[in-house]
Amino acid sequence: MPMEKTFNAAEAETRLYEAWESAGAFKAGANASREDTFCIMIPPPNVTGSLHMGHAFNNTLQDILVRWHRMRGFDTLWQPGQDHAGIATQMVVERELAKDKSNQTRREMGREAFLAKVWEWKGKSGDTIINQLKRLGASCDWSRNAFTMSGAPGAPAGEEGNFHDAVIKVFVDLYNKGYIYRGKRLVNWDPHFETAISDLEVEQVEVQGHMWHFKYPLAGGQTYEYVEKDEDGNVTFRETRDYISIATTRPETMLGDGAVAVHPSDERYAPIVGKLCEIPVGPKEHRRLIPIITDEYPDPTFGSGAVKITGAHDFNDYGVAKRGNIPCYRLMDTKAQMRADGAPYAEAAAIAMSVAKGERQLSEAEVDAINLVPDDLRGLDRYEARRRVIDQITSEGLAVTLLQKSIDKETGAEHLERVPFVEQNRMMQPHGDRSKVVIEPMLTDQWFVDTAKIVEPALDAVRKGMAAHEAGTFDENAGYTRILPERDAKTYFHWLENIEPWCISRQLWWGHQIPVWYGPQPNIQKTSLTDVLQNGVMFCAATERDAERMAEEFYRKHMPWGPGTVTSTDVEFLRAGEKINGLSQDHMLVSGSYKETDVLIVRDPDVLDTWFSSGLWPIGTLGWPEDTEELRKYFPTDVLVTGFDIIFFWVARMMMMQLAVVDQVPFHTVYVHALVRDEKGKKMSKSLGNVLDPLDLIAEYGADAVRFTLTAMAAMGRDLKLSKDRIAGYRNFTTKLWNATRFAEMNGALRRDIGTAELPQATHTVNRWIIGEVARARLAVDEALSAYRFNDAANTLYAFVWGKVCDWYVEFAKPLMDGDQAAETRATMAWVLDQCYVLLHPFMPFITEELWGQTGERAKMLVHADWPAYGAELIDADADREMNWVIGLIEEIRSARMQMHVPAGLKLPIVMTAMDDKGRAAWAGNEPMIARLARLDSMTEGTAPKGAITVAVEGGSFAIPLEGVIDIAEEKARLSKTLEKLAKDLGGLRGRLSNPKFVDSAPEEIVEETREKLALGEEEASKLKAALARLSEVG
RNA sequence: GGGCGCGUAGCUCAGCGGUAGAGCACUACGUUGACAUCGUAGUGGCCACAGGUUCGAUCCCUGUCGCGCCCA
Repeated sequence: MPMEKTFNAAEAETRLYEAWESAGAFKAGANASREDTFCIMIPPPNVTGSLHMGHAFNNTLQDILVRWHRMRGFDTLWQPGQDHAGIATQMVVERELAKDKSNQTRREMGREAFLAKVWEWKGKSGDTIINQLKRLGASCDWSRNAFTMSGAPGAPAGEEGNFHDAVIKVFVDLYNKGYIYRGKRLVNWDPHFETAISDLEVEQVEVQGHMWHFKYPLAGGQTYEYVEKDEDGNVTFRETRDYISIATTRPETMLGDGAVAVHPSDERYAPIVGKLCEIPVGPKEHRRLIPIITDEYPDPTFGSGAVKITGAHDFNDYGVAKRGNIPCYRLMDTKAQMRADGAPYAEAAAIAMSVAKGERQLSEAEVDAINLVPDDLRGLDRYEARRRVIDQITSEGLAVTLLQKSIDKETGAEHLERVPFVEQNRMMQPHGDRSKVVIEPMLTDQWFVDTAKIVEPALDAVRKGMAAHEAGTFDENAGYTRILPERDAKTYFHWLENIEPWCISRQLWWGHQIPVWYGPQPNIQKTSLTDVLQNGVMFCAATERDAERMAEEFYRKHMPWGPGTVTSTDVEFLRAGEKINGLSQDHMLVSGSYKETDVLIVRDPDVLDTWFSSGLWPIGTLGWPEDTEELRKYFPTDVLVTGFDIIFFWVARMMMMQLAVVDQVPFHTVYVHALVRDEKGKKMSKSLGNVLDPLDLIAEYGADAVRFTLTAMAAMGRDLKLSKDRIAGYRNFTTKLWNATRFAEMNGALRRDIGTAELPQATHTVNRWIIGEVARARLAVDEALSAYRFNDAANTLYAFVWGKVCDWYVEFAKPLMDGDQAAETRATMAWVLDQCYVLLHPFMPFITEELWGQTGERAKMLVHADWPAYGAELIDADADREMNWVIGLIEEIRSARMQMHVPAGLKLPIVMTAMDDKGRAAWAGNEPMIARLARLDSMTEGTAPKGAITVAVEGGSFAIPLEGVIDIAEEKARLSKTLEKLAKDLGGLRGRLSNPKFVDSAPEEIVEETREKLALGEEEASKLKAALARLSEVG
């Protein structure tokens, strides 16, 4: 059955992928023929994800490396899997719930039921991206598909992996080593999801902001001389003031101010440092006083130079507050609404007053319990509160004002009025990367990894890896890691050298719940759930049972009470009003005096940051903490292929965590690729509407074309701008290969016609030449891939298949299809095409597998075919030289004909006017090909007839009689132009050679090469000159 | 403000010490025994600018000017 006219990608891709899978072609170790292993961990896509261009790019590169190694007989594993993506997934499922008829919220249904919903959703929709990766051709071992939540409590059948065990074990180990701690810190709080997020999950967005200026009156109506001076110390402004002026972008946080700070060198405020001033908002009778302090943070040249310090709602202020022992009053709840809890304002303000006056010291927890939001603002949204605060201050006359001209609308009269001074300026505002809402710095209890303690090995490993890479002594098994391109190593160093503690707790339900239980402090009569969660004794253990045992031991030691037992429970349960052993939320335990009473410990309700678990991806997917065969075999893995945007999120953390946990680097090489942008260079985004969906492109052009485009454009470290034109171009390339195969089919030159896959013993130059070209391509591809130069590999193959095989070899072969060399040529062509399929397979797996299958009976599918080992020994220098001469001659004649407007169909005679032996031999061996491709009908030897055009080649020249056809002026122009160009080149060459310094200093071979070039050029020039001279005689 | 890059043909980009390449676009011609998703030929570049190192610089160094990205 003859081949179809074109490749039907849509039909073949599904069929071929199924064939690979059902043959187990991608299984770990499939096609292994040697000891060496090769392992890549897929960067786990979010379980909520669907394939975007970045995934397509990332996974194409991985697939190329994997298929290439598999064909070379490595014991190969491409480990796939997905990330449970805490926030993203919880968001998706909550959205589903909102659509649901029952209309139950997450909180209404409760934690357990909600988690069951998430798992249900995962079971339904979690495979989306896997199926999309299959369409791309990704050759992952899907039988090993991993999930970062596998094995977690509540996981349904089919999710029994042990990733959860790994995560919990690591948490417990790091906790015990003192690398994980809990503390009340200012964190980035996402009011939409009501959770803390890490610095990396915050996006700074520039927005139009406002800066208000307010007066904080001095306590007791005191006054001071406010003096401004210029650079030379001359007084430029002086007035008596009874206030200090403050600029702020967030008036609503004034309610939580703990101090006003000025720079120690700021003379303007020196007279009032140490005094108290009044926050100009809130009920008059309870206005709070706060101290004026000095700190290095305020910039005397910015605003008024005085800064209000709200430690609980600003990162800079928090630092000042810590240094100055200023209390941090939290003003907002988890939704970023003004707090409505706690004692009435009057009571809270009184306590704060006594603190400001130095009469009282409060513990952190006591400070946190104080709600300083005035009663009329409680429960308001932060922005509503801001409006009211501004109104209140302004109406009281405490806003700094400016004189402004205004025009009365009715009378048209101009008059001056005082308006509040509000500056408009662009400012950076933090937003949640998922929720897109403004982040609120919030003082809360969170868990942190003390990254400073584990960062050093991660830095060291890459320092060593980069040093070895640069020195050319890189060894994949030396226990270090290199990052390519080098630039990204710099980014990595820069971030790790300035690393901040990593906040790993999230106030979500979907995730690995923190394995810490809190029990009451001993020797307290009665306590509450809130108090236990904040101040309780911590028991960190891998299981509930272990935690109970630890607690039992602890309480027995600190408070021997006899028969009582420890029972663990969870926060939800207690909050729902349930009791265990008679103990409830408000009466959780009991001290030693209640000998018969049992103790309740309660588990931390928070879960871990998703990246904490994906940080363990390399070992977790291989079965750690169990000592599995795969772990021993494939770990450390080989290459990580990833985007630059997750160097911090993921790469750095994997490095730190693997080194901290198993004391080994997770991979020896990190290949960092750039971003796929649209054709204008814009980031693809849904809001811009410039997203190219890889699945649409695959449907339109085929997966091979999409893959090849991405690969060809993957110059290391540079963003790629994707356009459909480019993809269409590479789709055409697949068609080209298809049609070359069809030509071979029509001429009985397929593998199935030849009956062997052996390299033929070729005698004809054309065949020896193309065999050498195949070898050259194989060497170049291997070299490029070894250096992760994917674009070089792709472009080499493109140029080889199209530019050498299709453009020349197929054409040369046509006249050889009958005659003495027919059999040899058919065998060579079959072999060459086979090599094309093999070499292209990692890049374009579908069409090559299809052609492989259609062109012959094969022992193995192409996916498992042997990658060739031949090399320079197949390159025949003589054949090379001869064919390049032939190609050059054909091109010269074609060019000349075209410029002389010779009709394409017209066959011309040719006269050899001079030729050396090599030239004669080349002509003799290839005359039919030359005649065919240059459209010649006969060759004679002799002198150039009148009215002929001249074609000069190495070793001689030809004349093509064109009497009557030729336009002499035009031929003169053509020759002159060629000569001119040549003369320019020769001038340069002579210039260099006549420079004694060049001859002395330049390497011998360069000098020699220059001489040769000059000699050849001069010879050609003399022929051209002769031809010109002849034309002049005629014309 | 700090860090990392990039300015090469109309466009998108390779190249990175030996005198400039690809794809697309464009122009002309073309049913030559696979391919019009094609073929043949051609047009098009002071390799951002200015210095320096070198026998020689698009490539290395310094500065200037434009443009990105990341972190404050």
